[in-house]
Amino acid sequence: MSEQRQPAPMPANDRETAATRDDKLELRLWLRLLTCSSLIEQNVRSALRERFDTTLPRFDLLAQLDRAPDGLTMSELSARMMVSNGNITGLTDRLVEEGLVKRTPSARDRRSSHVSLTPAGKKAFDAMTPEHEGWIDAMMAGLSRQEMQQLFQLLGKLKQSVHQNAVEPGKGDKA
Amino acid sequence: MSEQRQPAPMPANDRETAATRDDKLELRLWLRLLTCSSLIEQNVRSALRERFDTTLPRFDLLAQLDRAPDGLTMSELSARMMVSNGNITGLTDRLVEEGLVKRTPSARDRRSSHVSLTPAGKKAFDAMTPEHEGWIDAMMAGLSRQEMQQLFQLLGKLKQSVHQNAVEPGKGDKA
DNA sequence: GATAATTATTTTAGACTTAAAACAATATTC
DNA sequence: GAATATTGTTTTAAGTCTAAAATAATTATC
Repeated sequence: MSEQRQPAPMPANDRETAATRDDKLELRLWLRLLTCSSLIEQNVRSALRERFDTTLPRFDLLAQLDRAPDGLTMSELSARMMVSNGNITGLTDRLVEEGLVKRTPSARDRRSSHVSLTPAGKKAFDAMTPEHEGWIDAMMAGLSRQEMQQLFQLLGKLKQSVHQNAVEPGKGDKA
Repeated sequence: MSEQRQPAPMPANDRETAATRDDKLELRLWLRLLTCSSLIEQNVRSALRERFDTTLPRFDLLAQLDRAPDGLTMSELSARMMVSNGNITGLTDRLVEEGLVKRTPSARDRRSSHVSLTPAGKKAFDAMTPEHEGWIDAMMAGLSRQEMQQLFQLLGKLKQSVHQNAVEPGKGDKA
């Protein structure tokens, strides 16, 4: 067992490829999941830049608003996009500058405001949507319908498992 | 029929939950994948901070080096971690400051240097590894061995599909 | 061996991101 | 209704990240 070193003949050589020897299945699964997610994310990111000169977080925020015709509060945006609320503040500021979203002060709570698409924002988002969908479809084209459903279902289970078993910082106080 | 507003009875209310109506399977799959990935990532991130006062990118870089005893070049790190090379420069700088990694100028190529763990870096990483593994294991505890294998295999197929069908910016020049 | 092309890394400018603190308004409790 | 706690948002400081330009060294070509 002293010789026979392979000089990396694989096409990718990513995070995941480096592991896979004595690592546990759980870890390899996580690395592969992260690899897939990063791959897709980077593709969408660069396509958004090339085609529409915008960014993924901005697109993502527009997408959330498009699904919520009445608008969303900053906190709701934060929860759905799974980023900090401070982050949403900055993102929203930039999109307001671009004229794609607007803030409407809440009638019943003077602390909060509803963010919603402007007509220009709606128009911009509608222009991006079909292409975006096309990119996603293309990247998944190698999977059959059944495989997609199976993957969807297994990821649902994983999501549930993470919610149940995550360490939950600041909550795991063992008395 | 005027009141009766539900104050968000669902546990999550994330990016994915917002979709799921008339959206295509491909898109829903991508959103769920991203949700899973973000969930795990954020848990690992905050656990790393709480337990070891470090960050995920730093841990990730250390992990890459730990798997490569001879060290890696900046470019190799960039490829494996799937981030830009400029990013690696900054990350490495910080880890060098912390004394966890070192740069060794390459003998045969004066442009490049090999980055490797210092003894302190190795020690620090070894201290983190078992806990890190524990977090991952815990988050996946809801899946059976067989489900993990199935998920692993399907994600492999997805990865391949993305590589084959991604838009590949700057490469999709149709002649 | 000079020129050109490529490769490895760093620098730059700007955007994104977080955690934590600060602020402001609402809700709760006494 | 005053004190306290909670909630919604912004600010701050620092880190992460990208794309693109700049450097610098190597390789290819003539």
